[in-house]
Amino acid sequence: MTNDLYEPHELEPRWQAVWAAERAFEVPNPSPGEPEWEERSTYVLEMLPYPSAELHMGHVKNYTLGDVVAHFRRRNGWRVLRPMGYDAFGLPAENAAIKEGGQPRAITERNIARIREQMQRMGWAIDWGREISTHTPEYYRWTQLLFLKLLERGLAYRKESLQNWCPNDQTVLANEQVVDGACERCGAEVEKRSLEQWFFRITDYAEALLDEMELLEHWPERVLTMQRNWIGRSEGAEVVFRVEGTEIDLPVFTTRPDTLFGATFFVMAPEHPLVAELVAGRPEEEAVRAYVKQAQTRSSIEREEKAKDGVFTGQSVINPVNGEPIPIWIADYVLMEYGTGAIMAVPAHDERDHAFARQYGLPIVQVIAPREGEVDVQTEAYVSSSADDIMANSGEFTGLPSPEGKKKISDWLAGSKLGEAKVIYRLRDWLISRQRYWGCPIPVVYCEKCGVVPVPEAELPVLLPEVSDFLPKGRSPLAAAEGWVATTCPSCGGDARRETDTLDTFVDSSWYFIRYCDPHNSTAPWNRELVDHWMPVDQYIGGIEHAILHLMYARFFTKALNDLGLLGFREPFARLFTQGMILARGAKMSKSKGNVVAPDELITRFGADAVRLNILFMGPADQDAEWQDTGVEGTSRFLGRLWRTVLEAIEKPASSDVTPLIRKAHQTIAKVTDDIDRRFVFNTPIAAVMELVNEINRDPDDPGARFAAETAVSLIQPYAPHIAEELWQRLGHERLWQQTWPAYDESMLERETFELVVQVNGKVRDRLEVSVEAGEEELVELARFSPRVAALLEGKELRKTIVVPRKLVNLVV
RNA sequence: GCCGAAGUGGCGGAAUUGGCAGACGCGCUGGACUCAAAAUCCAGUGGGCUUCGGCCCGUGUGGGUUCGAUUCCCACCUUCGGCACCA
Repeated sequence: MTNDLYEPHELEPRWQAVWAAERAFEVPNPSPGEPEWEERSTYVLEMLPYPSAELHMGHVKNYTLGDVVAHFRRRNGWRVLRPMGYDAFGLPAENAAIKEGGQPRAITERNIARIREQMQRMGWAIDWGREISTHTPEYYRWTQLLFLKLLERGLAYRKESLQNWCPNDQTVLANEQVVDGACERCGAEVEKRSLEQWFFRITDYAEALLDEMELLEHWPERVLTMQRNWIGRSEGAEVVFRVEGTEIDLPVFTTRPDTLFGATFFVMAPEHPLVAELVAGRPEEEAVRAYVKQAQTRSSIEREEKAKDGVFTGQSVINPVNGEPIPIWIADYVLMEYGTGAIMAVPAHDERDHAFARQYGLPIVQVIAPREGEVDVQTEAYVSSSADDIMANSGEFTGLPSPEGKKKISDWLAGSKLGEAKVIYRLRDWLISRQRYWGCPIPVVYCEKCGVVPVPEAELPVLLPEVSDFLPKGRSPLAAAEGWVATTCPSCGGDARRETDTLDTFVDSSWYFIRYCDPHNSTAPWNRELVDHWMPVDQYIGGIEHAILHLMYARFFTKALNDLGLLGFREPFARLFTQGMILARGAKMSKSKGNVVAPDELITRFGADAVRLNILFMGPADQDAEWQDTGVEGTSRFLGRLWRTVLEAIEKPASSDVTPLIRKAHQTIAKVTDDIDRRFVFNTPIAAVMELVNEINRDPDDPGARFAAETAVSLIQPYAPHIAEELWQRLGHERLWQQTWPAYDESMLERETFELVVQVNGKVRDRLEVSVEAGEEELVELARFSPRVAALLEGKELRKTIVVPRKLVNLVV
């Protein structure tokens, strides 16, 4: 403590050791009745990291943001829960094991040790007593239990269907993990395969996921919009068409029941299960089979890029509104995955149907017309859905405004039992099984006699066995662990085989935030009373890339667990802040692009405080920011200046005078507090403290210098806790992280004089130092007769005067 | 195509409720200290004109509202993000 140079490498580890020894940021769980139970408590959480080999800049930004919020709240009197853990199952560790040899477990645990050390080097104020990792049996035991609870409730189920298959990773993917027809993880083009898989019935919660967004007042609108788009609620009607001369009913979904009279043909997806039956034994059978076969070879991207094509089945359906037969076609522009896999085609009012009708010379009948003007539906579909549209050629409904027609036709269909109003969603059930090794085993067995049997709770966890070959072969590597797979049926005791697929890692991370509240519970996933005490998370912080995936799954889980009576709340994250990405050369940092900036090297060069300060000083935290190598140098230089300024100020006596520096210090407290607390912005507080430090240096002899220096140290602490702690101690105080956040004196924000801006015709012409006591008339007089303004006004007539108290006077001539 | 966000100096950005555009930082220029360099400190730094008093222009483009617009309204351009053969 004799060193007068700012040496982060010496002081940062020293303070980190103090925090660890004093368990400074650990918050024990209170029990009901204890005084702590009644204290204000808050839960600040950032998305947990996947333990890759190195911490990256995104982590630095994420966890520094959380750190500022946590420190700020702690110093404002809250008990702050701020845990950390690892999303440790997943493909990268498994792929590394394949490439380099070794076990995914060993690789993961090595990475965790490394990343934990790096987090500690950053000085983040984390409750390390609550650390969890999703790959440990102590954790995944409960993941398995929750799976069983959902299974029991009917929210987990198995079905065979056409699924997304990544040929590279050799596993199925959830809909959410397919981006532009490619695997989100590796970029390989996704294939469709019909497979029997496990699902969570997230579609049961589609309506709740939309409606309960109301509880999410502090979520970015952008994220809510993305989730809304993803859920894709559509209101319309289901209409049943009967195949002429048969008993076969084909329901379709339409958002435009008002166009029903304009349906001139009918289209089924090639994958529709009734296609074969419809054409069996007919002359068209062979052509239809050929078309269906060809469609199967085309990827969804190819399907979309080619011109629309299809094939006639020779069969017709009856349009229920007018009894007219219309031909059934098979075409791959109709998707089996959406709606019923069949559509009524209204070429006059749908671009796709129009294109198809033109291609095959099918009739186009206009049934919707604009209130004014003419449209020619033969050349172009009229797809407006305006309230001003009128129905035409629609029997008894002709002449009705289109919105009214929608309702009337829906009612008529319902009355005639030919259909009903219906809401459908784009959202699919969440496919949760994966044909890979490094994940949580699904706790069920298959028995010849009893079928699918859940593993009894008492036998959990189903441990993930050690295997030696992780190479994906289209089935889980677990299938090769014969001794593990072979088991007995919990129900009948006979021979049975274990499920060999593992759970999607998004299942692991859909409940980790709950476990943090009670991380060492060995008899239950959590104690509900404790969870309800801490949760929901008051402030969640993470990357926008999880806007749909993790954030929607976690919302679903919370609602389902609430319905199971395991939780007392419906939404996991009350407030959400999505940080922008750190870019380098305009792109996301990645090894393949070779533009990665390693935080570790920067800490070595400049210290953690400078890195922390820089990442938040770069710009608004919710926006993407381009990495600048000179940035850390700048914040490091500032810390050096702060260091010298404070050491100089220590020599000075405290003063009770109200000086310009004292005022400036109070103004800075007000600014920083408002920015962090109300505005939730993190770059401008740093600028404000820099200004304060500059101000001290401008007039080091001001008797307020010591107070101003102490204030600067105290305000910068959430950002740069090590240097702040060191300087605070040198200023003769103890334990800044426990000190109450500084308060400002309202009266100090006021000044005796202010700079009056004098405008003539809206242009600034003069600035005058004026007493705040001056009345409006006095201000106008002062403005008019200031020499510069008087010259401009000379010979002109003053037409109007605008006075903004304590700001400006505008003279209009 | 639909929905959303954003365009401000050489660069990152600030301006919170319609009231001084460019805080703070980077970079650059000049100076001090030094044998020299680094570090540090001081001064300057939107553009144009200037008789050195100032003047004019300036927040993507064009209009509008207003005494006054980076801020509000309309149209357009550009960039980014989401969704998209979704019936």
